[in-house]
Amino acid sequence: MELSTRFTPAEFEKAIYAEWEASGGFQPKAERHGEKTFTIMIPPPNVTGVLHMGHALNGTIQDIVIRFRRMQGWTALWVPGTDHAGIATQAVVEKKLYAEEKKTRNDLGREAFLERVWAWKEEHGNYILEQTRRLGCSCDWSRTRFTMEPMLSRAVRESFVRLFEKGLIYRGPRLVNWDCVLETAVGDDEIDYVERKDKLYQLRYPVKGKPDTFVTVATTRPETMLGDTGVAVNPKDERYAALKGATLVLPIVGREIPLIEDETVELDFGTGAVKVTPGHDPADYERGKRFGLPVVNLYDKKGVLNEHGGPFAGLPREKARAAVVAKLEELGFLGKVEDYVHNVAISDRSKSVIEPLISEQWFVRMEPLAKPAIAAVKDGKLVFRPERWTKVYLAWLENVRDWCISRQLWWGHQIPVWYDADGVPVASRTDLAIGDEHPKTGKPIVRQDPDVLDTWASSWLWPFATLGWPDVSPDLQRFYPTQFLSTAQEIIYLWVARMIMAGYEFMDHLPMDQRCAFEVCNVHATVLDAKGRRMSKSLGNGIDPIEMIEKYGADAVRYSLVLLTKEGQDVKLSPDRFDQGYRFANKIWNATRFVLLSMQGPRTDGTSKSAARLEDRWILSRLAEVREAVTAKLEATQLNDAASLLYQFVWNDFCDWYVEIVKPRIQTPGDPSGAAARGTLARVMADSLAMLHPFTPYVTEVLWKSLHETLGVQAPLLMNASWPDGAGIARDARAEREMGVIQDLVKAVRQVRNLTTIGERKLLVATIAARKAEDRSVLTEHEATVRALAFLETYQVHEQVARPKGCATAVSGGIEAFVVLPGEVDTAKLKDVIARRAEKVRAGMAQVDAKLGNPGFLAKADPEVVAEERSRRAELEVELELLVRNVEGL
RNA sequence: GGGCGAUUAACUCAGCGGCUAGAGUGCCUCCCUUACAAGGAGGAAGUCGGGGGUUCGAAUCCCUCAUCGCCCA
Repeated sequence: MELSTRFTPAEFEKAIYAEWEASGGFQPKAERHGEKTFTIMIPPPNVTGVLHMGHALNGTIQDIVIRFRRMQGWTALWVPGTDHAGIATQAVVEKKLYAEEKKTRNDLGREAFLERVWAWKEEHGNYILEQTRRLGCSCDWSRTRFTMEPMLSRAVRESFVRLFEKGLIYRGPRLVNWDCVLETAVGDDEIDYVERKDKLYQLRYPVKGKPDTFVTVATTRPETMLGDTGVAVNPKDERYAALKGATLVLPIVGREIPLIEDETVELDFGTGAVKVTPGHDPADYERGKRFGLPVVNLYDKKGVLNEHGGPFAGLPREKARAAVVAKLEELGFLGKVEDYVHNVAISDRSKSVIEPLISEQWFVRMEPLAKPAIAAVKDGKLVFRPERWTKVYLAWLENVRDWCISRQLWWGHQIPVWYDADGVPVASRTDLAIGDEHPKTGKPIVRQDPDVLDTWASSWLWPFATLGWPDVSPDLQRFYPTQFLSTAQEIIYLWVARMIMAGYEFMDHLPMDQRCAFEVCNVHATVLDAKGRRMSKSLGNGIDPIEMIEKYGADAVRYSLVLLTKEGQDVKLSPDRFDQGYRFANKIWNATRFVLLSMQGPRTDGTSKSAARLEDRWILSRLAEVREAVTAKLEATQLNDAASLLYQFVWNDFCDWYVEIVKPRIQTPGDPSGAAARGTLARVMADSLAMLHPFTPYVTEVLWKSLHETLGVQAPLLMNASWPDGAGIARDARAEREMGVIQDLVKAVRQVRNLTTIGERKLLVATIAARKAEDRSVLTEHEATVRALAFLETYQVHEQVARPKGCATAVSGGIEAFVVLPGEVDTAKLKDVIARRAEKVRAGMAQVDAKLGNPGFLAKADPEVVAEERSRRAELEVELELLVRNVEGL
């Protein structure tokens, strides 16, 4: 295949993806026993979702890990899917229904409405998975799951019934965040806090039996006074010392309420007295519980005042405030009214103000479930990366609160509880019908609980429900427990901890110590915008990964993200940061082009044994080193380090040095070392492409194919190829040292050319003085290489030589190269740079001297370190001497 | 309010006890040399946030202050 001169991702990404899928490489077979498995479960995104940078980063991380393991020969499975996102999805469909038909879900009825939701899901629900493909993710699409599909619904039902029968599920009152528009409780994660300018109202409550005595409280929600059942002050508050044990009379309502003493009341906030409204404020609910205050519920499900609203009953909450304030003012109970800025809780979905409201909900008792999840971390069955997240996980589990699992929605798993006429509940694995016999009481069933379960109550089963549980299916046996889970920090509690609990609770076909849902939980970086703010819809500061993929290619997006994010360290991103990945992809592209164009002629097998020249041994040694390091980094999921190592190797070692050195050998017909050069080029390129494949799968796949076509070798898709095993290549310390000498000298000569007005390629004559015998033999032995790289016509090597006149000097370590200057050139800059360098070396020497002159250092430091410092001192001394004498000479 | 993280070159970040503190971008100089000008060669640029301490030795460990940010309540 002809390659264009530039990396053009749009031309091949789709075709490559299709080839991968067709190859079946994404789909491991459960029957292949006897091999190690590596399983990753994708954190199921919301079906209504679109891919954002956090997904792109996390998808990249998971894909790198799974591709690496697949190449290493593991049976690698990555299960994709989505969750049904109860409230989000229902809200989307309700909004659409209203916009298009001016109907509410109640106009349609439950069944018809759910048909609409399913229709919407079928049409739009796969969007984010399609986007995930474009990123190049190698998920097993044949195993794509959805939390509402029958298989997973069955798992949800089974888990509920089991917990119900164990007595871990109960029904009880609870103050929930109520959305009066959607008429449902919403989770904490479904609320936004918005700063608002409001009023702070002071209300004066008369003290019973003490005419003209009042206690003044302040509130931003005066209408809730109708539900007050107490007023609290701090026991240390002198202002209220005289009123201990007093009873207050609630204005308008006339209810008598106690003045309670509570240490948690802040002394310096407002008047020091706070109204207590247990029915409508979370803090007051807790306070009310501690002091046994009654709970008054003021609102119905739509936020309209009920009978407890007294004269205001029937008024919607938005109007109640003004009415109550007016009445209080009329009666003389209104104090100061001030402007006040505070945070108001807004429902993410309906944008209406959240109303804390008491309602009957279903709960799971978490304490017994938390115990094994805590032990998992302590026993090392579960490891967090970075490790610090362990603390966050444990802190939540150790203070875990019961989980409210009911939602007053239609879209979701309806709670599998049925009641008889007496209201006796029963949970059932199979649907019961109205009129069926109640399994416990024998009376007829009259209704099913209308609520649905929290979406997390299905996603916490994700690691095994996706594999067929409650059946102990071949997939479940083969792929559970999983090895790696990568996710965002904010769902460590909501999801990660609950999955671990679920694994221990439900995987009872396995011994306890084999139930932990995954071995490693990788908490990835948070992607921030260029200013360091979280990317969010409301700020509109997100960067669309698909847009970036279209502009730079998926490989560039992936590689850039990995280069930018050190494990778990938040990353500030702007669109131009994807340049780096693009440039690198372009570099690999062109490096491969060069290799392809160089393959005419004989070729060795590219091993260290068949190496012909120093540079061959050197690059293969570097390859061996990098292969070992990259493998180790990937095994430790230190992706950023692995990507950086490959970047440096490919760009600096291979392209900048090896390729340049080897050009004459390839381009000179009949060069006896040409075969080794070609063999080495092919070998290094192939291994590099293979190691880069997990990071940049598309471009490496394309290049791999071209390379093998050109080599006339049958090769599998790179995706299904083996991870380089390092066969036939060896570390070679001598080659690395010798190349180092050559590189340093060449760089020094280039510096001279650049700092004077000598042209870059003008052939020069040089005299070289090298103090060390081994350096001299390198420079003699590899004269051709040095001459080619440094564009020297000829040179002679001596141990020491008097400074010739009319020369510029390059100094590198203990080596001087005297370059004969062609006529008049300006050596001022060169002199400057050498002088500056001399200063640096002098400073370095001062540091070394300080150490060596310190008795403590000599006595206490590692003898190896002392020896190193001594030899360094000797080398610096020589270099300084050369630098100084050449500054003077210029 | 609780927890966590960050502070290193103009910008974005590596380095986390011992080489003259690195990379990418940007900047300056030179070069369209048949893999790549989205490239190559070279250069300039840093009292490693402030202050204390531990240590023979601190960008790196500890304490403290400051600033910014994230998560949770």
